[in-house]
Amino acid sequence: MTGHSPPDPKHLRLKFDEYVRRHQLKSTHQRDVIVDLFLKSTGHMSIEDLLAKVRKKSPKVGYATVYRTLKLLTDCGIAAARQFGDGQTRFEVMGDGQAHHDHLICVSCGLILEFENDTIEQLQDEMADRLGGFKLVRHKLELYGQCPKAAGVKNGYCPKDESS
Amino acid sequence: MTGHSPPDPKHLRLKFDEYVRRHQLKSTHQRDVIVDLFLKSTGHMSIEDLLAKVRKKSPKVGYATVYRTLKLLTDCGIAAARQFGDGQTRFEVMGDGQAHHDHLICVSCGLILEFENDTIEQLQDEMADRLGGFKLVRHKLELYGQCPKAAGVKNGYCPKDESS
DNA sequence: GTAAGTGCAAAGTGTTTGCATTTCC
DNA sequence: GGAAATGCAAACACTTTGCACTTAC
Repeated sequence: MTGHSPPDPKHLRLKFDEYVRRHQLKSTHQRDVIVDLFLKSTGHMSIEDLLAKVRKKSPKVGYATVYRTLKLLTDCGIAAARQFGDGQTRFEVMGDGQAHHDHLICVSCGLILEFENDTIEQLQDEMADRLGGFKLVRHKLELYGQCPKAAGVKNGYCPKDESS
Repeated sequence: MTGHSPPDPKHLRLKFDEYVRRHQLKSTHQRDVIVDLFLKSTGHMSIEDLLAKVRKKSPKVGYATVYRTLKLLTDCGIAAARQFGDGQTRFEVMGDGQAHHDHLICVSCGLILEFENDTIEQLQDEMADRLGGFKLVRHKLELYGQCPKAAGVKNGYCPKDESS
């Protein structure tokens, strides 16, 4: 009920290459860097995050190129744009058979977790039907909470502590 | 489990007046018009919607005043800002004892319905706990669907048809 | 009279676009 | 060589802010 298999960067990279070929687009150094860094990431990167990483390898890349490349990735189903209310769009890596999932965001450390819950989805469909026979086409569920440490649990775990 | 009592414009108006008095703000014609039109609305208005209505009564009012007045209303708990992904912030009227609620948005007619579902809320808490002992502080659930008419149901109902 | 509010225009965001120049095939 | 991509700056849409002028108390 929770979690899903992580996307495979190599396979997605091939998918992108094929998309580029099929649409007669060109393979450029900038795109290579952007796509690889994006696929290597844990997802949920903002344009700014990504551009910062990109510029470490290729300093002259501009915002527009990153926006355009993410658009491309979104068009071919490798990336998905998300809004978590902090003003900027974040992009997540979409694995191939990746089912719909929702998000849990820690309000203190900023960590974003993904989850699936079939029971909730089912209740949503029922709810929509009960509200007047509506048929759902999509939904957005975001949980904002505190990780145990932030919530004040003694010796509480904070995922952020590990990454440093 | 669904629906809630509608907010009472008169009472909220008094609440606003009191807020203004307590904070030693001033009562102005512009604010009167904006607040009354907002409270009279069904909520979920964008600044632009509201300004358009306001200008019918008081043509010289500017965007800034509407933004500032909505900020005021938000500060005193009468309005709440919402983002439904169409780029602009919408404000909803918050009745006094108004419980948290979620939204169902019709992707074809734009109607926004509100609902509550305790079972879903409960499952969310469980989910957060299971994901690593997170404590939820808030959440956002938006259902996007089609009203029966849009979904192609014969003689299907579309709430928008009534308002014209 | 003075602090608060208004309207306007300017400045800020995050994002997109137009265009001359560069790059890939 | 020519289409496609890049980088820059300008344009965008929405929102906020600075400031001279007006208004409420």
